[in-house]
Amino acid sequence: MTIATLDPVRTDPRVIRTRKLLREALASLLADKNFESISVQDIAAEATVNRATFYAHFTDKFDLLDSMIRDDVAKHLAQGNPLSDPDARTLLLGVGKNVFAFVGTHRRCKIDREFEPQMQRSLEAELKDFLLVRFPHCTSMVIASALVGAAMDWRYQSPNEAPAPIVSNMVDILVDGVAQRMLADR
Amino acid sequence: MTIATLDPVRTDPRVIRTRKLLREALASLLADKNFESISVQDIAAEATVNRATFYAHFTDKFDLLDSMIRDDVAKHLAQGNPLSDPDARTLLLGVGKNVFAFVGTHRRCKIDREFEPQMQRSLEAELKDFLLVRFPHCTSMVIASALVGAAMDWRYQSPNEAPAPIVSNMVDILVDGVAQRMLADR
DNA sequence: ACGAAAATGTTGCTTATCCGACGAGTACAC
DNA sequence: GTGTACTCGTCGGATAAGCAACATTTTCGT
Repeated sequence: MTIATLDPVRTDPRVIRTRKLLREALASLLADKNFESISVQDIAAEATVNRATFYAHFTDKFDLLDSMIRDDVAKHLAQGNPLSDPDARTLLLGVGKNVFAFVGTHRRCKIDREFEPQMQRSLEAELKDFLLVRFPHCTSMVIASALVGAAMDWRYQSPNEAPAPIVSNMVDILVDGVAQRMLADR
Repeated sequence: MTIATLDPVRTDPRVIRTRKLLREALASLLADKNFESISVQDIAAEATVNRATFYAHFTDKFDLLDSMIRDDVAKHLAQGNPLSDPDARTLLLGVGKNVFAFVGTHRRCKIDREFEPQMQRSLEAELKDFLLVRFPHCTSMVIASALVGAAMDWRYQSPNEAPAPIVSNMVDILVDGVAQRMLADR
């Protein structure tokens, strides 16, 4: 159906460019409009891309939002290459810091009952994939959910609080929990 | 031959986008390379545009440079809408200020024996067209050549000197000259 | 509750871009 | 001289993007 389903096409410069334009357009619109009030037409117009072309790449605006968030968060997660740290504790501290940093950059977006859950979902999904190279599937899931949940909570409950102590607390709990799980698994 | 020769095509979003990408790519490359050492391949790669597509729009890199300069200068010339001023003297002061401002922004470009003359040519051509709505053809030519010549001279002879007095002097001469010409023409 | 206006997906056809390849020209090393 | 490694223009065929139009659905004012 869509262009994206074929394989070699993912590397076509036109495809890459179009998707980039659409992601950037949505990000730009989100700066002064809430997600709910943004239409596919708005996005296509902002990206100077035909509306039909939008549907060739994404099923709807939620699909695009997911792509945008994951693309964005992937960059943040790689900062400082935290996964390379052999110690689980400092590793998670690094990852947590990046997660909070990412959420912090999106604080400017309008509070939106559609946007928040989508962001959380996408963020969790990407983080889970990110952690998979170091942790088993189920463990990655737990860590991702916990960190993202905490960050989202921080985002609009106590945005003025310093993130570092929160992350530290989370990591304490996670490290213990994961250690237990490791023991139980063997 | 090239796509650009057809008429309705000029409004095709793909065409607009491709040309924009190519202009911006050249501008970007000029920041740390001199024009002479920039190849068409470099430009196409920087713009993420196929090399063949480059040739569909521009005959060579000089053609692109011309387009880039004219596009850029057109924006600067419109600043403050100087043409709307009824008085020829203040009008020219406004235009001259914009010309010097434009040249000033391109001072960062590497000095280059190919780049300078091309820039002067394109700048003159665009300025002449710009002036045509208020002055006859020949008068526009004189004013354009004079202002651009002065600005280019200032650019690499005495870049630290304040532009305003230079412009003022130029305009004095031009206004007198044009007035004489106006009298002679009738 | 109803009609107008706008957004949504989808389609067939056109067109610009991509890609790989080609011969020709240029520079430089050996 | 010969080979290597560039860049340059140009070509034909494949494909993504543009466009106009369509029937639905959603939104919204009154």
